[in-house]
Amino acid sequence: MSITSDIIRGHTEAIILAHLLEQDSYGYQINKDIMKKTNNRYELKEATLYSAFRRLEQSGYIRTYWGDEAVGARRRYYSITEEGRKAYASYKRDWEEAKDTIERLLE
Amino acid sequence: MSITSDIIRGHTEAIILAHLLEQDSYGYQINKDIMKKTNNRYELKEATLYSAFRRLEQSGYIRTYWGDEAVGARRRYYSITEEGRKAYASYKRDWEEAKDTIERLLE
DNA sequence: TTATATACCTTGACAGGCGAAGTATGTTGT
DNA sequence: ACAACATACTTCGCCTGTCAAGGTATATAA
Repeated sequence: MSITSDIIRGHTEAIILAHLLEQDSYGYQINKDIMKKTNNRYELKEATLYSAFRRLEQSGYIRTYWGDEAVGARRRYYSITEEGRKAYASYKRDWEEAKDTIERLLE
Repeated sequence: MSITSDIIRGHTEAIILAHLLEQDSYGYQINKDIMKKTNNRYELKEATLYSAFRRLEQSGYIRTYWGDEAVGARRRYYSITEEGRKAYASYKRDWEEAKDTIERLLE
């Protein structure tokens, strides 16, 4: 894990939405996927993840439902809403612009 | 101004150090330069700027001295230290890595 | 039966960004 | 002459996202 909290700040929601664009998923799985995708260079902390879920749900960007696992621990699944897709697109644009800006300022 | 506080968070110090690599400068000027460099898309807020100066000074990354203006308001100049140059290089590497990571996660 | 993996949740502290307000000097417009 | 604005620095206190620490519950492997 090398990416700092301050750099990741503000990207958590976009990262989660990006994941849910592919398919519905649940907290634990999303976390694993992120670690795998980044070769363990970044791990979303659980508290951070769940507080982001709350915000996303409150904003109407995701919906939630309980999985019907016959065995194992219960899973709370999340799915992205139409509003969520729009929000993702917006976050993505913000990122592209911010990236260019930061790039220019750090040179 | 479109870049959000949360996205910029963690980059303020690196941005300031990048500026001071070119030449000694003072708060007001640095702020103007940043706005110009980004075509007014980003403005460091004064309170943010000055609190970053405090941190940078405490870390030994910058040194400060008063300008000897015959006219006009006094100016507090800042210059980057050797430690500061190292810190800048480190921030830069962090950014490159974080950029790739975020890029991968947002796709 | 102990440990480990899966899976979710809450609380409180912390730190950086920033709105708002204040101080002081110099210039420009009417 | 006086207001308005630009230059220039500073402090206070709030807000918000991250995270350490702790907790709950189920299933499986040693």
